[in-house]
Amino acid sequence: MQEKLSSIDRKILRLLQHNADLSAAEIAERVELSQSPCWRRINRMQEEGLIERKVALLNHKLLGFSITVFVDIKLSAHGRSNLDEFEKAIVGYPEVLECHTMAGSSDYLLKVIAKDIDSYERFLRDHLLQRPHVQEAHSNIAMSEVKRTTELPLD
Amino acid sequence: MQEKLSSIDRKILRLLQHNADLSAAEIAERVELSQSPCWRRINRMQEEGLIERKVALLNHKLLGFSITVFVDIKLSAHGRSNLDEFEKAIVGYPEVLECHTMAGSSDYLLKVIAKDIDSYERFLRDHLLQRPHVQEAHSNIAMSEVKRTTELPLD
DNA sequence: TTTGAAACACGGACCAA
DNA sequence: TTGGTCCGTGTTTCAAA
Repeated sequence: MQEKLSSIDRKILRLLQHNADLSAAEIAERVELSQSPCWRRINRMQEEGLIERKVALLNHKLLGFSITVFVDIKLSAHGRSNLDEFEKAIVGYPEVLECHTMAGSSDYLLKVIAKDIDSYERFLRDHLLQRPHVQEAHSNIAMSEVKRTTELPLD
Repeated sequence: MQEKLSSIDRKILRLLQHNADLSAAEIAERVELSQSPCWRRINRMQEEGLIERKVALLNHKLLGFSITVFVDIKLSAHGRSNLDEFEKAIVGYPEVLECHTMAGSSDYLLKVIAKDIDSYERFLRDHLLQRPHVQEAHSNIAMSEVKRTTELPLD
């Protein structure tokens, strides 16, 4: 699974995951390479899937999303033999930004974003808790954000 | 805090948060606008901070990050009167991708990424638990990812 | 690795509704 | 104020040396 990355490739990735607006030329300069070979490396890493995509990150607050909720979900024994149905539904909810399967007491951890507590509760009551086999759902409400990044630590 | 967004602006944001490689011209086409006015809107939204930045998202697995850990942290009463010191340290750790202050029993929820359990435990023991005033730290290990997106639901 | 040419994107000036 | 057209400049992409 792990790739052997040259130190130049790592530098390129570090730059791009911080600012995807950098042109191939700017990156080339910073990694002390010339334009074309640098461009080829970026391209290769995109084709290999190392670079999954480039996206714009939006400001939660300015768009009115004031809370993030981490929800621990436990399924009934029966539900656990039929995870696909639950997972498909989860992937389809745009308010669910992340869903992880967990080792330990919960089955899933969801990260859900909402405009306010009321709209979160509506989502919980009308959608999440309506899924069959959901036995427990504990909502942990995040009030403020100390840090948020998508940058992986590339040593 | 909330902005009044036109439906065109929302469309543009929806496109850009899905794929930041789209040129102003391509976006213009999709939102039925011509190039310049579309470009101006994008620019405006960047200046307003609605669009925070553009980044490349990298593939965790291919880079060898096999686990994500959600850590609940409780500080001692004394530590709670001095949160800044803790938060500054947290922001400086590249393996901590997110840190939220929580309503409820924990003080912080951290999302930490690591190559394997061993390297996570080293980080926990040698860094996190070394911070003064950390009273409890519960690690919840995520095993697989059902969903991960940075796209906000813009209705 | 460098050069260069064709295609394309950016961002300004300016006009119309 | 918001949209549209035109166009010079710079950037990207990719082939050929």
